[in-house]
Amino acid sequence: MVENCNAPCCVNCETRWDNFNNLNEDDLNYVCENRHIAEFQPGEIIFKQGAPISSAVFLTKGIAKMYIEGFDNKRMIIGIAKQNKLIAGPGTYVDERHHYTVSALTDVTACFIKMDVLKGFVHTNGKFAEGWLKDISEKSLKTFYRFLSHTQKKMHGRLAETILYLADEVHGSDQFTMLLSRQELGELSGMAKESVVRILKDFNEDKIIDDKCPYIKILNKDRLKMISNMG
Amino acid sequence: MVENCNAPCCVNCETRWDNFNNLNEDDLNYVCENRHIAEFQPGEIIFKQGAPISSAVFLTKGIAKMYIEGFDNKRMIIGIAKQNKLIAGPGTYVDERHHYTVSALTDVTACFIKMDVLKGFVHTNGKFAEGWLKDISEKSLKTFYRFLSHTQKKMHGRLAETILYLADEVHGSDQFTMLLSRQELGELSGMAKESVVRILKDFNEDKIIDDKCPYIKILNKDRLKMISNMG
DNA sequence: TTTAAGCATTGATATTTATCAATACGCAGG
DNA sequence: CCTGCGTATTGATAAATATCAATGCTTAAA
Repeated sequence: MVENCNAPCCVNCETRWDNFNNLNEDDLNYVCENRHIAEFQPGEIIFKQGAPISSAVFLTKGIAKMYIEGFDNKRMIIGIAKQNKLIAGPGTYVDERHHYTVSALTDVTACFIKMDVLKGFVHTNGKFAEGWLKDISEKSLKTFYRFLSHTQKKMHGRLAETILYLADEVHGSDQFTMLLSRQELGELSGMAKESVVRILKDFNEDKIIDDKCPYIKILNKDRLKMISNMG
Repeated sequence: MVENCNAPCCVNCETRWDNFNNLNEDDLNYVCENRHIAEFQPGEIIFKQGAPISSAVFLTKGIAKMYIEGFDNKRMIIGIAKQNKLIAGPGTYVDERHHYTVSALTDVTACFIKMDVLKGFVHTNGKFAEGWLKDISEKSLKTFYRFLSHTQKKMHGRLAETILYLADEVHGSDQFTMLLSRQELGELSGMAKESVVRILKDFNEDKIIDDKCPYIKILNKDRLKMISNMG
């Protein structure tokens, strides 16, 4: 982890949290003063499940995986963190503990902002409070639907969904470098790593994707969507 | 559904939302004026997935099931609604639509409060906003852990967890009338109804529970907890 | 260049879980 | 008291999925 104190101010930040649009320039400068920036290398832990939440975390560069360490040392990856999003999770207003671990998948620059500062705005700025409610609600809904799909879809559907998630929500492209191992893909889609391998092979043979080691390309997105929807 | 306009005011309501403690008497009277009370019989739908959210809903009497209607007409029961809790879900600040259906399990009295009224308090009352954030966060966390257990636990663990949930969180007693059918227990714990039957039989034979048709009694709670924890 | 470590792949097998079909049970209406 | 209907139960079977073991592949350190 490397400190870096020469980052531009939040006022003009391109990668800041959407909800910061509800703050004025003075507010943003105040945020800036209570901020702390650090860099991480792939594999490094940004924060750890169970640790107290002192700061809100935002990524300004790179992506990270968020995972719960569950029973039996099994992990469940709940999503990929990226810029413009608050990464601090639902513990903030419950027990002030992180409920999942976040670790860098690429080189990551992360911005830590004292949680007390953000909590303060909730008291004085209704729009900001509303924005935060909206933020949590959206995440909650997403968790919901991932839950539903895990409960009701079979493996092919879940993996198709995961590939679409990576393409659409994480990389914004149908062709990207796969940063997750088979093990991690399994943790994200709820199956054993061997199952991931076999299903990717199926998708390859059916020319739905082209999976050449570190690169993956979606060849037949409609088909992939159909598989995802039908389970 | 039966209307009932002679209910006591929110100011002294015993079953009101915890977050109403952050409102003063004037606020509460205002809430009261924008309220609407109705009664439901078992099986009746209180609100429906996909319908627009115009009001926040609270139960003042009885319990109800909240379920998502998913792929293939399969249902996932996400929890049992009861008093003191906001039942309106995460759609409020996202798309103003209900994302699940709620239907009465017992005779239910429900209180509908115009959502605009509550949203208004968020702008003017920081404590109230914070309370709402806390409310959503808690629910979100619960969904999280249910998700985790569905992904990682096997059927016995999931059903044990469900029985503990019903005892501790819904009925507040280790002995209660089972209001859910085997089908519904399956929808709540993510398995086929036949599997519910078989596992309940196992638990009965092992003297962990005593399941006499409409009544159920936990005989060995430690054991049940262990099964729930170990998966 | 060799070696070791970790990840990916594959096949065989075991486990878990759902589905199907048949029957039993309980209860409301005639 | 019978009848029908929905739910519960049970057993047999099939499908889905995990686990285990062996092997190959890639890469980084010695």
